[in-house]
Amino acid sequence: MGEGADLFKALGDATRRIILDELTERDSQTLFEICGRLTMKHGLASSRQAISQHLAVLEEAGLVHTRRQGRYKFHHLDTSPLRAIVERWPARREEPS
Amino acid sequence: MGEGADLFKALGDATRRIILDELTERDSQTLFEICGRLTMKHGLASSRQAISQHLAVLEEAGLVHTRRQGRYKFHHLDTSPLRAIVERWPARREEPS
DNA sequence: TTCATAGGCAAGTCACCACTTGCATGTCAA
DNA sequence: TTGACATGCAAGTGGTGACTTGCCTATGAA
Repeated sequence: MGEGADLFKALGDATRRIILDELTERDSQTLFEICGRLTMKHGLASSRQAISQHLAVLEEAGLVHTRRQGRYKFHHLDTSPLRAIVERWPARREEPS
Repeated sequence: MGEGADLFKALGDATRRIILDELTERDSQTLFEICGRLTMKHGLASSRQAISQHLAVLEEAGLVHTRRQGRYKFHHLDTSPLRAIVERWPARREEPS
C-alpha cells in the first residue's frame, strides 16, 4: 500500500547503488555502456545479465526510466523517489547537545 | 570507506522501517514497549529477540542511539544519517515535463 | 540472406539474513 | 537471599535474492 518496499529493496544492494552513481555522472546510457563503465571505473566485473537484472529492480523502484530507440535501450536516472525517505522520517526540531 | 552499506541494509527490512515509524511517533522507548506497540498498533507479532536484533542493526546504522538506565535501555531515533541518501544522488536541475 | 550486435527470458545454485530456540546476565523488589 | 523482570548471546533453520548458465528474439549492416 504505497509502502515503498521496492525502493528500499533497490537501494539495498551495493552494485545497484554504484549503478545510480554512474547514471548520476552520465545519464542516459545503454546496458553495455553501463557494464563497461562499471568494470573500468568502479572495478567490478559483473556480467551483463546481472546488470540487466539490477536495472530491472531499479526500474521497478522508479529510480530508473527507460527509452527504447532501435536496438538500443537508454536508461535514465530519476532521484525523485528518494524524497519519500526523508519525508517519512523527518528531521527533529531540537538539535542534540 | 564510509559507503554507508549499514544504513541501506538497515532500511531494507520492513519491520525495521516500522520500528522507525514507531520511534518517530514516540521517541525513547524500551525494547518491551516497542514490542507491545508493534503488536497493538501495527499488527505484527514479532518476538522480543527478533525486535532486539532489529534494534541492533538500526543502531549499527546510526539510526538509533541507546541510553541505559538501570535495567531499562531506552532507544532514541536519529534521522540525520538519512540526509546522506539525498545528498549522494541529488535532484536534477530541470524538472520533467 | 547472413552475420554481428543489443537485449530478454528462465531455471538452477549459493550465500546471506530474519527468525527461532535455549540459556545466561543483570537489575530491582520483597 | 529468592523471585520476577528487562535484556543479551549464540547456534540452528528456512526463505529470499544475487548471480550464473544457456538459449532465444530483434535490430541493423554487409
